[in-house]
This record gives sequence, structure tokens and C-alpha cells, in this order.
Amino acid sequence: MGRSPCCEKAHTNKGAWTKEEDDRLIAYIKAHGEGCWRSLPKAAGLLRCGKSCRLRWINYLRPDLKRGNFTEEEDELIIKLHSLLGNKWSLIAGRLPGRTDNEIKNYWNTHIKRKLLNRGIDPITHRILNEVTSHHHEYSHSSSPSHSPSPTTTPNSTTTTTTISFSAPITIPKKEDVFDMKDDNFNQEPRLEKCPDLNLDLRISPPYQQQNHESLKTGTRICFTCSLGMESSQDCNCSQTIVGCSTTSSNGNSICYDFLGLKNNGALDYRSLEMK
DNA sequence: AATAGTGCCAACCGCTGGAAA
DNA sequence: CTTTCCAGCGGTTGGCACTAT
Repeated sequence: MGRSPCCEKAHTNKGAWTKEEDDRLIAYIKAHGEGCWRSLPKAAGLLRCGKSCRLRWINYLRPDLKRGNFTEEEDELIIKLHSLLGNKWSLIAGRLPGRTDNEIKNYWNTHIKRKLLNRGIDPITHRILNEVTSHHHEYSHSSSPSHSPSPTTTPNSTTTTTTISFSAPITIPKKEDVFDMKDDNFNQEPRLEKCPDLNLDLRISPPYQQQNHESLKTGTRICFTCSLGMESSQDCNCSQTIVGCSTTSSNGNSICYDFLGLKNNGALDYRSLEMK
């Protein structure tokens, strides 16, 4: 029953790869292409398990790897994607040509986490640090409505829209305060620092309530596929959409929504994301 | 110069979903 | 339908390199 046994793990090498092993793997993949990792080690004359070969190739030997330092643009893109996707490193890597999930994961843990902490942003929640620790202060800066992240309530609706903005001035605690959380100074007046020319606005909200009411009246439907930004998918059931998503179609047949508010600036297109 | 501490990253480990038998 | 395996993923770790004392 089931498949034949996997590779013999007792007779496989572990640890760092040698130059000779690398050369063998590269030569084999150049000749036969990627795939069938299970049989590759034997065919290539390597004493490694297929899993190890795959990892070595994907993370180190692939010719299209970029290598080298991450640019500031890549940094910001990773931060933005992480705020949307969480620790989905493979999805994030899919948006960064030449970068691997492992590389991004390492870079996140060693650089970006610290970078965000220095900005006073929690790297897990992407919220301002003192909001995480003190709910009392959560909305204390909302006098400036676009400051992030401050839930706003749509008029005449019962649901909440959360706007996460990276483009607005970000509240940065003093550096010494960040590193001394016990210090009472941490709750003192923070300074404001403006983020450079990056519009990273993110809006997460259910479909606008008034539109819902309107659509109920007019008999229009909400297309879930479009709400995920996949209006060109064959699963899309609102083929008569004319003016595109985030607007009500003029013939009233369907309404598409701009999921995450990203379609207009093209920063994140879920159609090109790999879906597991 | 020697040792301890820290940062970085390649590689491994364990889990999961899907496919094969 | 059940069992087994594979490919892929995210979390973790071991070891090297560099810096501080």
C-alpha cells in the first residue's frame, strides 16, 4: 500500500555543501531541469536527500538569484507585504524577483524587525508600539484622522473600517525610550517623523454599508471573487461589470470592491500571488 | 592576544496539503 | 477509502565571522 520507500536517510550527507556537491547538482539540473527531487540525488550521484538538494538549489544555486544587499525599496515592500500577509515568506518572496523565502525570512528577523522597532512599530502587528502595550493610548492620537492605525467608523453604519496607513506621519518614540521600556519617559510626548514619499495606505473593511443597502434595493450582487481582486478569474460571477472594481456598475448588475484598497495604486495584485 | 558576546545565514526539522498507490 | 510519500512551507538551530572587553 502507498508508495515505495523514500531515500535512505542513513546514507545521506548533512551539513554544509561542498563545491563538488554544488557542481554536481548544478550540472544535473542544467541537463535535466528541476523537479523529481526524490530521485535526483541518486541520479546526480549525490549523497543527499532530495529535500536537501531542493533547498540548496532554491536558496543558493539558482542562477536567477539576486544576492547582495536589500535595497530600501525592497525593505519597504517587504514591510508592506508582511503587514498584509504575515509570515507567508513564500508569498512575499514571490513579489521580490531574485529573492528567496529563506533569505527574506532571515532578513526580516535580523534587520527589518529591528528597523520597525526603531520606528516604534511592532513588527508582528505593525501597530505603533505603545498602542500594543497600552490600550488607553490607542486612539489618543486620532485627532489627526489619517494617523495610523486608527479605526474609523463609516457614517450611518454599524461596522468599522480599519485604515492602516504608512504614508502619514508616523509617531516615533524617542530612541532611548524604545530601548528602555521600563522608563516612564516612554509615555512622554513622542516626536513625529514623516515617512518619505511612500504611499502605503491600506484599508481593510467589509463592503460599504450604504452600497449594501443600495444593492439590496436594486437587486445587485456582491461578487466575492472581485472582492479578492480576482475579477478576471473564471470564478468571477459578475461578468457584466463595466467600470471595474471599487465602483458600482452603471447597469446595476453587480458591485466589485477593492479588497485591501490596493487595486488603484497597483501595489499588490492578488491575481499574481501564488495561492496555496 | 585571548575570550566572550553578538549577528548573520545556510541548513535542518517538523508540519501540512495533495497526490499516488 | 486508506495509507504512504512528496513537495513545499515556516520555524529553529549550528556554526562561522565579526566586535567588544
